[in-house]
Amino acid sequence: MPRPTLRPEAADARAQGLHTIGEAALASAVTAKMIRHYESIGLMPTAGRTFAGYRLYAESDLHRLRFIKRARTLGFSIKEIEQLLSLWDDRQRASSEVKQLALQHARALEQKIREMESMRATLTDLARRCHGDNHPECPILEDLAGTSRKATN
Amino acid sequence: MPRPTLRPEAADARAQGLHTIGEAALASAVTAKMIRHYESIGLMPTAGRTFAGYRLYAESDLHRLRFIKRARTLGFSIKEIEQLLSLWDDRQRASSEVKQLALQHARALEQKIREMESMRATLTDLARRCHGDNHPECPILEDLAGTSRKATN
DNA sequence: ATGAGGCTTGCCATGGTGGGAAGGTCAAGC
DNA sequence: GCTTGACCTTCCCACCATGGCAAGCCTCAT
Repeated sequence: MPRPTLRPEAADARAQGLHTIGEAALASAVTAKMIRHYESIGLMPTAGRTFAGYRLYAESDLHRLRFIKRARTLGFSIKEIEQLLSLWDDRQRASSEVKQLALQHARALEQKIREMESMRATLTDLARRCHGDNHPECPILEDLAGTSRKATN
Repeated sequence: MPRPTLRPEAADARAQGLHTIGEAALASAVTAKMIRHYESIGLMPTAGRTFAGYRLYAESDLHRLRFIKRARTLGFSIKEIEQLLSLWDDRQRASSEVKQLALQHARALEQKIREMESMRATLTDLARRCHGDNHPECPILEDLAGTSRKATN
């Protein structure tokens, strides 16, 4: 998403309601570092610059950053966010695609959750069966070593 | 954990019950790639070699690899596995430290699970409220964009 | 002796984020 | 006008765990 590189002076930029990267970071809860990163991978449009080379951000850019932040918080990957953003950019989009993406991601989360829940259950079970005193016998190490008779999963 | 570099001929190695990296990979379900990696980061001892430079593994190495594999499957990080292994190596270890590590990891998993569960709940709720038809209005995009009145979390 | 398949090292990639160095810029105070 | 400190720039490196590829040996069975 290329965009004409503006080169106003800093004072002009302020007058036009444009923001520096630091202000954009504060306003979006995305670090300046990550904003530059998102630009470099094409998730954010090429930012306009002042004569001195400072990046400039308009309100629409801040919206976009907040969108990204929220989606990351919900665990969407960058690739998924690309898709979500293109659907967002497309005013004529059909909501079915968005719903598709959301449900697909929810299913992936569910899968991960189940795996981790299984790990957690095994661990708490092993810990429960471990005295935790100064004696060396320990079902946890026995399980890891494969020397225990009854494995937990 | 350095170890004297053996340099037997291949035939001798077989006779001594030693295994190549490929065999070790099969026996432990750890890829040859990762076995080398674990050696490079000190998680596995420096492997003995044949004259030709092939790595050689004894049964005890296979045990160690299986231990690592099982611990990874349970979601322990490499650093945690280092600790578990040193406790395992220490025949005089107290089981309380192991239990400590296991419970700590279980708690970390629980935390992660809760986060992901929250994401999943938000997503399914948004998806439920999204028609998923050809109309453009979509609570999911509205949430991401921050334009919806009632946020879900 | 030839070929298949295993082994070696080394480099690159992933994803998302942080850290830091070296240098330019801006604004405020003196 | 000059200094100072806060901000900005680019570039490179690191994490963690894993996979892939390539070029070049080695071994073994035919």
